[in-house]
Amino acid sequence: MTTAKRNTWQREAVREALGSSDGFISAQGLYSNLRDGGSPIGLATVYRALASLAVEGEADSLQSPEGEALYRACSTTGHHHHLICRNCGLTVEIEADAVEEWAQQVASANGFTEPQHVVDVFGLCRDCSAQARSAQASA
Amino acid sequence: MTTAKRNTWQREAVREALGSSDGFISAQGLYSNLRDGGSPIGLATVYRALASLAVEGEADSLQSPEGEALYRACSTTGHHHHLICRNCGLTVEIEADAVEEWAQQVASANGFTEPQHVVDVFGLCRDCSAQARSAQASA
DNA sequence: CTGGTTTTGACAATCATTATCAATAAGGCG
DNA sequence: CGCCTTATTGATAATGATTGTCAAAACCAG
Repeated sequence: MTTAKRNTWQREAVREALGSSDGFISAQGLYSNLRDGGSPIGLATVYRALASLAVEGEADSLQSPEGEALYRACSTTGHHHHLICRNCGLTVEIEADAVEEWAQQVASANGFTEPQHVVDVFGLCRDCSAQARSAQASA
Repeated sequence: MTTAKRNTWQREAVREALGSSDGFISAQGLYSNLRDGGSPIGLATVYRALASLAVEGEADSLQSPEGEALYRACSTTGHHHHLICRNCGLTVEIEADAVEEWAQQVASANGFTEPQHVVDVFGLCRDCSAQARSAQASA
């Protein structure tokens, strides 16, 4: 009963597809991508692979404001955060050491353990900001 | 055509139920609470009222790690963050001025506008930490 | 009260995700 | 090399939250 994790091309395919996508992507989106690429992979398998990668620490997962789970390849064992354009999906990795400490501090000050802080900033990137402004001007 | 927002007992009921619940609560949970309290309110109406309150700034909304939308009565003007026990739901409001500034700073440094930072810390409160420890010890 | 409009509410539709379960394929062992 | 055990896959059903639909009811003004 030694965990016995088998090596399948499907898992590799998901890992690779995740790695070659730029920002965060939903499981559904990744599934579509894989299908486009010719892999006859199953949807359920994509979900399982993503969950597995997330547990193993090879992928980052977060909830979009719309309630979808988004995933991203995350090579670093380190813990970092993101600045995500809520219009075009552009993602920038940001440093958050100060916030890290703050979260730890606040958590333990209240007796909490295992703080999993959700520190992601959604906004509009420069281009989308401009678009939004002109759209509003004409409205 | 002045917005014409009507005053219905249903909206009040949702507002009140939200106010009297301790921490964050899901729309479904709030619906159950209201039904228990005797209000024959409809589920769709609860969703609409919550969305409306969130837009008006009277309610805070966030995504739980499980992907549900959680709501909470929130003082209209202030913007604050939360420390939430992911086991028992205990919620503590936390000050985050430093993080506020940091988010603004990071966002504008990257050309982003309208930063909606998601800064919530999920953890295990003291009681649940103890429980988890003993559970693991016996496992 | 009456009219015009908004809002409600029951239910269907949608969407993402998870469970089911037989068939497949991986990996070890003889 | 081929077999056997068992993890894994994948099509589909099930689930669960949320949103859309639309006729009926409620609200406000005149």
